[in-house]
Amino acid sequence: MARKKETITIYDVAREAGVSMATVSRVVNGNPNVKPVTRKKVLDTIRRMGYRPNAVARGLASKKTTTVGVVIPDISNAFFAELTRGIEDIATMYHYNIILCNSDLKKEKELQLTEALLEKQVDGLLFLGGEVTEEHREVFSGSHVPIVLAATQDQREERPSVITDQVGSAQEATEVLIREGHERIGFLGGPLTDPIIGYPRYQGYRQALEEAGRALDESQIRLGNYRYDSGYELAMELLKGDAAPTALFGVNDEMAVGAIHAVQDLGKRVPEDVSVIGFDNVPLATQVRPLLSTVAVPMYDIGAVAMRLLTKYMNDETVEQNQVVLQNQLQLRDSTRLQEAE
Amino acid sequence: MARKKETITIYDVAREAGVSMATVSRVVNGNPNVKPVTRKKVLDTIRRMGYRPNAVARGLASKKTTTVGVVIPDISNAFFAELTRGIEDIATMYHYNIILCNSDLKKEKELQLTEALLEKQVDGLLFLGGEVTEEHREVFSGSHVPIVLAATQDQREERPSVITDQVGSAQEATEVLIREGHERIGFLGGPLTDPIIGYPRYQGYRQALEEAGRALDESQIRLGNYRYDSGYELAMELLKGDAAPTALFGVNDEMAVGAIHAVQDLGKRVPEDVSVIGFDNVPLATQVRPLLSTVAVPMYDIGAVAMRLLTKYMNDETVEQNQVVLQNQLQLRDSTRLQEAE
DNA sequence: CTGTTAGCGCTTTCAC
DNA sequence: GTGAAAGCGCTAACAG
Repeated sequence: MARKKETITIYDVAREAGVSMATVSRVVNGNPNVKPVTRKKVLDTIRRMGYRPNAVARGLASKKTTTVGVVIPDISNAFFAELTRGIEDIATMYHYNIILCNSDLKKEKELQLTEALLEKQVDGLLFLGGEVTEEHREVFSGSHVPIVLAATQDQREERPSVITDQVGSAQEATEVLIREGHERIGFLGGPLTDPIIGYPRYQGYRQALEEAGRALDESQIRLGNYRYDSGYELAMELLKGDAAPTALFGVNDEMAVGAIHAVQDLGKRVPEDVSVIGFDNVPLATQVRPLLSTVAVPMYDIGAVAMRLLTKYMNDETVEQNQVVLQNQLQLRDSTRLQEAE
Repeated sequence: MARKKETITIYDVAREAGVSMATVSRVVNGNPNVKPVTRKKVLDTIRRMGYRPNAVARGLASKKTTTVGVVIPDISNAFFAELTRGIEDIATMYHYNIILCNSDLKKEKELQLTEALLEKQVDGLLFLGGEVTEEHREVFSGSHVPIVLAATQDQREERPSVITDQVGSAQEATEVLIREGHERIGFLGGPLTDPIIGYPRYQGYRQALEEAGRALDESQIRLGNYRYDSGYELAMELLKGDAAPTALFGVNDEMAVGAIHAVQDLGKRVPEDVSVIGFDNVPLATQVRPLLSTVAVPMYDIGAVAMRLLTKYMNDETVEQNQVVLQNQLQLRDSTRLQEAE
């Protein structure tokens, strides 16, 4: 049985087994250059002594920690939780562990966390969700470990990243509403200062109207914080106004579902009276009545692909494509009248 | 500016600043025994050279990694995501980072992950959600780092843990339904072999009926997998049966909301025709119509308190109470007719 | 196939 | 207040 008092080291095992440290190290690391008999002997004493290799020492000596850092806005957000699952699954597959840090999208926190992660000698870093500023670039470039961006990108395009086409998908979503023939299409958005979600999705909405030859009606636009309550209240405002919209585009599902309930609480029906479409396709989208039409974002895949990409960099594999764009998929369900995409 | 080619070490800084490694180490660690002038000089060259302390080397020398391991069933599950947020916030507050691992509640994975985390020399470990078996105890005891359980406990009660009273709360929830005067109260549960959620919540249901002098009607019991779809389908089954229940207790909110929709899809109303109560109080509970009555579990707090408890152990503080029980709170909303607790 | 020997970069006595 | 030196536990040449 394992004694716990003083930690037992590779040296102890070597002595006990009557071999050198190097040999023990070899069997621990699966190096084939060890005679089977020796290997067995070592393995036995390892088990007998309850030896547990010290990964920190190993990390110092080998300059590899088999750990990657993940900077994420907020793990309690369904979108990022799912994305993180994708990251972790692939990380596990390649025998990496992940150090998870919530940034709340605060620049200072992002920088400080990145710095801390780099100090911990992570073999790679996944940076999610925030805007990449000049300061970020500085911190990033102060390190030689590979860094890949997920669900965000450097506007100056010099970092590997995996993203989806937000503008295009937001435009498609809006087009569905336009094709349904609505006069007034309300927009429930996020801060326009948010270059990752808020702005691009707004841009898609605008572009759709524009291409349809419609004027942008400022009074149909409401900006919130991506949360259910915000969607509910903003939709209420719009719906109670003089020129109530008959269709609503929520830039994420939470806001869209809030909008559905606002419509319903006003005694109207979705989609008969008001059509609603969302974005993301989080579980909530199919846990509401009517089922929410939305843009399905491959959250899990974004995480998985980003992590996979990172492993390639960490292994110095050649990567053919460092900026991968995953496809979103329009998912028309019951909160819109149109049931099929063009 | 920081050059990135060869890593710059504490030794380089010392040489450049014309002091010894020890001094640099002191200023980096905020040791007060350094003359202000010297400190400034060192700080300057650190900044100038772009020196970044190597936490791995530090960890090896000091035997502290300021990192804690977290073994969790599934981060993409809203319950655990929120709990993890509590953990991470407190960890950050105490300057720890967390290594996050998903176990999917698989014993083998739990053991293997715990082992890996221990090898990485985490200063402490948070173990969430799974059953603690003899094998777990063995792995746990093979280490001297503090381990605290969150949202689970060792039946043999020898580990620090933070939990809530599941049986009692499940009983309370069921009692609400009983007080509403329902003849048949359906139960939508999880596997009874799950000692953490499935069984205790079932036990609470049973106990409530028992204390009310009611016989347990097996035909009103359906076991699923905690998911929305499972709740929906199982409720459908029950509702379409000969002896359709007029009240449903879902052991978690997802199942309960699934049940609400089953009722609605059958053309009936909640709570007029069928009352529904859930458990957990995840965001979904307030993102559905009618608002779901449920048992509010302090998810964030469970994580936060567990992490706080762990820090105490890591700092060798004396802890007065190592088994903390947090309170759940009955949250009656619109899916039940009763609007106030006893 | 196996052992020897340097470090990896930092903390930590122990002197001065 | 500061420096010298001995490790922390392991990997990685390099011999043999």
